[in-house]
Amino acid sequence: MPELPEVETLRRMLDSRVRSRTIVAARRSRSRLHVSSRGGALSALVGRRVERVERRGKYLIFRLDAEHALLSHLGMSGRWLFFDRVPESPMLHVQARLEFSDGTRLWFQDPRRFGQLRVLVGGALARDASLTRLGRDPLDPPLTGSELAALARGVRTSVKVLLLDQRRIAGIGNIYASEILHRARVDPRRRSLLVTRAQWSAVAAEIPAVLNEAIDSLGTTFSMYRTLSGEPGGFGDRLRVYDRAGERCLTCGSVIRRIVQGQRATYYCPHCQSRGGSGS
DNA sequence: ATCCTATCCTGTAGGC
DNA sequence: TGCCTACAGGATAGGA
Repeated sequence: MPELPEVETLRRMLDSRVRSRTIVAARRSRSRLHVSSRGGALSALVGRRVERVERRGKYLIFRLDAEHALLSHLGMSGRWLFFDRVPESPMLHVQARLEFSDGTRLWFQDPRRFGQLRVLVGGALARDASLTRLGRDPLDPPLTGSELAALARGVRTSVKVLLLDQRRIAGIGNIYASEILHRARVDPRRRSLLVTRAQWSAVAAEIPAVLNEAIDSLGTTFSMYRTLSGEPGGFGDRLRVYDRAGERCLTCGSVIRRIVQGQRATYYCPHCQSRGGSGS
């Protein structure tokens, strides 16, 4: 579900909601959260104050004090939800519950349990393999064409698969990869080795453009994603190709295609995103 | 090293 | 209506 814009939206809302709040209770509600066992017990959070909430790629980091942090990844279906009091109707798939000293609550819900939640103590945050593996954030500072070309050097996979590689650029997921390539008019099947300098520049320019536009809309709600307050994101209306197979391209009227690359769906316009097409 | 595949899990949409 | 299958925004281990 969540890519950089959704995670950044959550980060901003979480930061304004829970910064400076002190955790008085922290419990896992389910023993088997994916990859969760690598971290310490949630009870280590009790009595600590949230200093700020950060993001790296698609990961959220709740900074507590110099020694303690809570690392969270939403996987495909994770949500953070904030409540002034315990909700009246029971909720399914709540994996963890935090309570603050003023009675407010922060719950982590994750039906598919691909999400991650772990408490990192001491140097564990700096050493965490899933964070050290990450490539650079495409927004800060905005990625440039020459940088992207350098990142792609020696890569033999398609440009779509490259954009999803978190070790090179951290934060782009399946929806925005298709959207970025459509706006840049680059064929997603194109081998990275064969992408021209001008095309890398076009892709690099669209990456921050699309991601920032999506952040402004509070992300894309395809089905599961919700903001901290439970609202859907607004970028779904702005999608030009994702999940639009069989529909018309808004630019040229051609029929949008769906293909599979690396076991994931890719959507593209065969006319706008072809070498000789109206693209570059 | 790099690439590719299978896998983790539940919910939902669509065909029959 | 119900049953069945395919698919879903992700990361990662392990084999080639």
